[in-house]
Amino acid sequence: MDTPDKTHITPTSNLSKFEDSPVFKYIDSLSPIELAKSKQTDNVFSSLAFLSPSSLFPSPQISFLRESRFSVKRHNFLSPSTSKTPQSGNESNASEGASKADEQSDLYDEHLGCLKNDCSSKGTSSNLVTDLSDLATEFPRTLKYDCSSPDGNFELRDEILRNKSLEVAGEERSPFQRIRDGWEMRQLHERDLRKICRVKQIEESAGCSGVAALSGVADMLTMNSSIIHENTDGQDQRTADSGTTSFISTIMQFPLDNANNLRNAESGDPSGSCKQNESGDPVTDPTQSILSTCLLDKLVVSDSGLKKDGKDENCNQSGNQQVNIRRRCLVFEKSPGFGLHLNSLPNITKGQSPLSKSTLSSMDRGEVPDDTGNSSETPATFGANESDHNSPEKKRQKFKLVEERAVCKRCNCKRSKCLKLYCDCFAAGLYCIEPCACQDCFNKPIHENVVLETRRQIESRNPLAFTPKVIRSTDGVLDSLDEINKTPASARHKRGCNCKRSSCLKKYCECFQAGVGCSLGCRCEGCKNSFGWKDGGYESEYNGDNLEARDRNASDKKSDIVISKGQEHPNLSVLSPDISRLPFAHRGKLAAFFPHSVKSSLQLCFTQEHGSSDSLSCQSRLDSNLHGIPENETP
DNA sequence: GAGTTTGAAACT
DNA sequence: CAGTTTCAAACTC
Repeated sequence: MDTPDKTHITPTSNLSKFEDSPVFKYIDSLSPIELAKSKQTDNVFSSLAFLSPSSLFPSPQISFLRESRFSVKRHNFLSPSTSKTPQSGNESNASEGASKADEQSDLYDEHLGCLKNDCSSKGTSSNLVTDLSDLATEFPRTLKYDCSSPDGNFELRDEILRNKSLEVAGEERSPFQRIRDGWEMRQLHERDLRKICRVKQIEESAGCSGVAALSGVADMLTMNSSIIHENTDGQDQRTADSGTTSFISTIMQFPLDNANNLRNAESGDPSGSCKQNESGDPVTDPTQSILSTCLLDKLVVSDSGLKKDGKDENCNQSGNQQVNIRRRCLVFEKSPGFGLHLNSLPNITKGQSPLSKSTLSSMDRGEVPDDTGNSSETPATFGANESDHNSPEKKRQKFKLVEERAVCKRCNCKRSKCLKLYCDCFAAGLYCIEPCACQDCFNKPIHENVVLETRRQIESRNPLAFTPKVIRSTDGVLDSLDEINKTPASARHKRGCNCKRSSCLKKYCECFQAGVGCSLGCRCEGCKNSFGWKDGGYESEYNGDNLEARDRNASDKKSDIVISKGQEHPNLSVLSPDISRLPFAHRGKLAAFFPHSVKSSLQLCFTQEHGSSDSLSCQSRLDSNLHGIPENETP
């Protein structure tokens, strides 16, 4: 009789019990907003897993910008899907989560912007770094971890990532958690370094076929690069930045100054240097040196293996110079638009990516541009080319060598000690290497402190001194400039040129050299830049064949349309391109890919056809632009 | 290859 | 900020 109805009471009593229980209180304390935040943030992080591998070798500055931009864009892209998540059932929560994630992204951007501009030198870094929560400092770290293991090889790392994602979303991290994180990351650090050593062993046993090892090493590189940041967490971020700089630069410079050590290391116990690392001391400098020692071999060998595409016999026969150049180029090739100033990119011809077939094939042949610009061939490959002295092939090779020289910047500084922006290497954030013909060069790892200090000084004068001179719309930075210049140009020189006598038709002009048109920011006189003019409606974006056009312009500038700045520019927008006249297969690509480029060409042709009736050159320009469109890429 | 020209960077 | 100098690359012969 008095027996209570369990079907009614139990839930109530249980509920009552649960309500009283700490677990329920904890669950109850978790508001949907918090959940949404976590979810949102998680999405942001997971989205970052699709970061391009090109970020493996980032310029310490550009990469930060890129990553931050990327994260924001990715986040925005994914936001709608998140808001549609049925579990949340609360769009406001989701949007709030999105907004909070936006705030996080903004924080991150701000933080990275500070790093990039080396705020410490301006006395603002401490404030900003202090003000930023762990969210801001851990976000980039986690980002790097995430993108460094796209295949999810590092379970522990992923676990930490998940934890961090949740923690970043809304929780302050306790000191204990920080300690635990430090321990975990140290474990990861050691684990990755062991993996590096294993890669080395595998590579040594397999000769030069390091292709398979490349991805692993690439993972290691990014991972350890991020570890450098981890190790400097809470310290002056400048240290982290310079550490990364040092790390990357050491990779580039290593063969020059440590070639003997490298050989010794390769012939000796491969794990010897890495074992030092396993002491686990997360101090930055030892990590850098060890990582540099461990990773460089992998990078170079793997890179060689990649390029050789099975031609293992060339691997150990390449001269030291060749190895040096490869290492130097490696950074460029793996980091298009990152380590290399964008104003150097136009020097890569024919729509090639920096990791161009041409470059690689040329290197496959063992060709190495020497100091005089001529090519040298390694003994291993010389015979293969011996019969190829016919002029077309020779010309092609010579052309490719020019490309390589363009990609692998070398300087010839005599008085600046390569410590000023006059020096292309220094300006690009790179150490000088053997092919440089500089004198009294201080831009070497052995003078790292001098280099970094000089760099800091220059950045204190001009925070953007080391950013790419040419900004493309995809960088995002251009957006603000667009507002200033009121021009739809897709790429633009950061500051604009100041040409007086070259009419912006020679490489003296930075805009012309970069293959971009002059904009309102330019102060040039008598501008005849064939890539565009200040009114911005006429600019054609660079592609490989535009380089030829550019080179033609340099020698045959009179054949091009010449509209100087002072002249009234024809309103080309009226002359809308007749896309239907294009080959059908090209139309979609046209509009999608190089809308500006093709449009410009069409506009140019249109005016030319009406003006000078040079339809042949017009067609070639069109074809040039069309050839520049990757076949396998769709927007 | 030497000399000149050019414009960015650095300096005042 | 403007003018000058320095510098190294681009260019010419």
